[in-house]
Amino acid sequence: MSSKPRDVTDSELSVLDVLWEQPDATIREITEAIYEESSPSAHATVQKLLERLEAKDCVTRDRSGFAHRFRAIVERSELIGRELEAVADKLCEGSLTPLLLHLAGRTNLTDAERKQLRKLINGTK
Amino acid sequence: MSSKPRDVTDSELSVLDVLWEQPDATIREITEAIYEESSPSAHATVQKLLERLEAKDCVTRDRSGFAHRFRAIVERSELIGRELEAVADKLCEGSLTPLLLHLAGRTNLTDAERKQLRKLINGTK
DNA sequence: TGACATCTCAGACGTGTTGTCTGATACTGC
DNA sequence: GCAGTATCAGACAACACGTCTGAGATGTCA
Repeated sequence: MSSKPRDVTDSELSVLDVLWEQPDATIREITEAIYEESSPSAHATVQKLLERLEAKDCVTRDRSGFAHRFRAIVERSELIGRELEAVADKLCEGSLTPLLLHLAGRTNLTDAERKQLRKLINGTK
Repeated sequence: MSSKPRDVTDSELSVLDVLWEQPDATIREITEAIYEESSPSAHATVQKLLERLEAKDCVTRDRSGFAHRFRAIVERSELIGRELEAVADKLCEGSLTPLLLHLAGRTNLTDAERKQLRKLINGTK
């Protein structure tokens, strides 16, 4: 009965972007990757974003060293799945099928993607 | 360069649900459909929700009568499209294809839906 | 005409989220 | 010890959201 899993913010996502590229990064490394220069306040901002991402079960923290090291524990595809489920819950009574049909009519696919898609469809039999 | 079109709230959506069922409804009618009883404050709440939906270009208002009449100017499927685009912008650099592939692997389809989907895929050639 | 119901509109309010920033405190290495 | 860097706690403004109150306009009906 936990409350609705809160959604990842754009700023939080930029932190995750760095962690996906560079696992076990420190706050300083993440800050430099995002803000170019690492002012004290930018550093603190990233700290706060990481704190919130930890609360949202998106990153873990290795506290063994002086500077903590962070690691993403969600994949981008998992976030995509979460967001799609949120859309389905909100607008389609939880069913993903309408989303799939909606997208199928509006997406331009390459031949390779079309092939892959047909395979996926048949795989869910 | 208009600011990011903000997204429709759950409460706002419940108002839209009524308007999709019952076009040209008044605030009172909408309030009774949502809250059963129509207290002054519930009435005012719905008024505010409609005001915000109007600002979000989701409803129009007919001011000719004493009590204004409201009408939805977005379909549910359009909202689905907006939300999917938002997810794509946030997580897939704007491309809908990853969403489609993601859903295709996680959705249970009936034979009829599978058939419809194949048709849609081939139609986007 | 006057009383009353109902409408719209403007705005206040409490709460929660988000991004930013400051200050206190602890640890590291020279 | 000291300078540099770390964490941590918390303040802060801005905003969105749902709710609610009050003022004033407009309708109905005796």
